[in-house]
Amino acid sequence: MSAHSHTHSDLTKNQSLVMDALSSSEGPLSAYTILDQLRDNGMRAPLQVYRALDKLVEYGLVHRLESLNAFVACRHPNCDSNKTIIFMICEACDKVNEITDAALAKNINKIAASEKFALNKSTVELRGLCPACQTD
Amino acid sequence: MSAHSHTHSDLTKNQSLVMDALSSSEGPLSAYTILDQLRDNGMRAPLQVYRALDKLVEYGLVHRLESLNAFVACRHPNCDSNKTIIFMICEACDKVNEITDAALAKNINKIAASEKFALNKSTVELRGLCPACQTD
DNA sequence: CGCAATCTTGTAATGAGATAACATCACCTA
DNA sequence: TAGGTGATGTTATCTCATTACAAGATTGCG
Repeated sequence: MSAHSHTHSDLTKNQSLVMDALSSSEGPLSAYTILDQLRDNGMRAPLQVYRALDKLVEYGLVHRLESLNAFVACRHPNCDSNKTIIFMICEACDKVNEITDAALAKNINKIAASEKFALNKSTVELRGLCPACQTD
Repeated sequence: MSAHSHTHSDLTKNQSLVMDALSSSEGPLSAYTILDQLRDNGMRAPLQVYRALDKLVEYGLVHRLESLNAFVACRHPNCDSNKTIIFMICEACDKVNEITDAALAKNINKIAASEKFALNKSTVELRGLCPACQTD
């Protein structure tokens, strides 16, 4: 099943609220930031947000950034959550660029295979400065 | 300066305690687990552990695993903390294998360059099953 | 229909990870 | 010996995440 087979209409109310919050954000948001933004929409407890996030991540609509303890809406055109995704996180403006790279994915699979490691999930997060923030 | 230019004798008391705890552990430890293990040695507050960990990471003796919020002693023979390190984390036994791969490092640098991203630090963490745990 | 099974939701409380702020101590050096 | 620097100790607080339990909603089937 493709990750994006879930359309917006499939989502529950809370899932839609969280999805919208992430989609309209410039950068990653923490669960508690999302909660604060959605207080007026009936969100009251962290767990409501975390439950929605869990599902959205499962559907491949949202990614979790391990190094930030935060979440971003998937912006990759043909995102397949099974692929290795590379996140480039700007340490100045906090924006995140999300890309895939066939060579790198292949490389990671090769490394795992050579170590006889049964790969389940890859996390690749790069920290640095995005083009816009290097001009300072 | 090479990451491992800091020998054990350079370390302060707290740093040594934390280093020993990590070195003698089979897998990664959280800061609070380390704290609990060292209560009898005078460690009383999280900050004492975090301060030691900060220095040990800075010296390249310890790595932080972003996806686990935990820390491991560096076991790579000629570890240079500037290199891209690949962590393979077993989801069954929690042991961590730490390797470097020149091709992958090159690949990541190439990707960053092609996106005009000024790379500062790379996090590559693979989740799955180690060889020993696949026999189940 | 009516009831049970199951899934989603709401709420409160708590666990786990990390840091801020401030006081103190040890050591080096001019 | 006075003063600077870095390491320590302590308390409180902040952020991130989950457990436990109650209450609705929905589906399936007699």
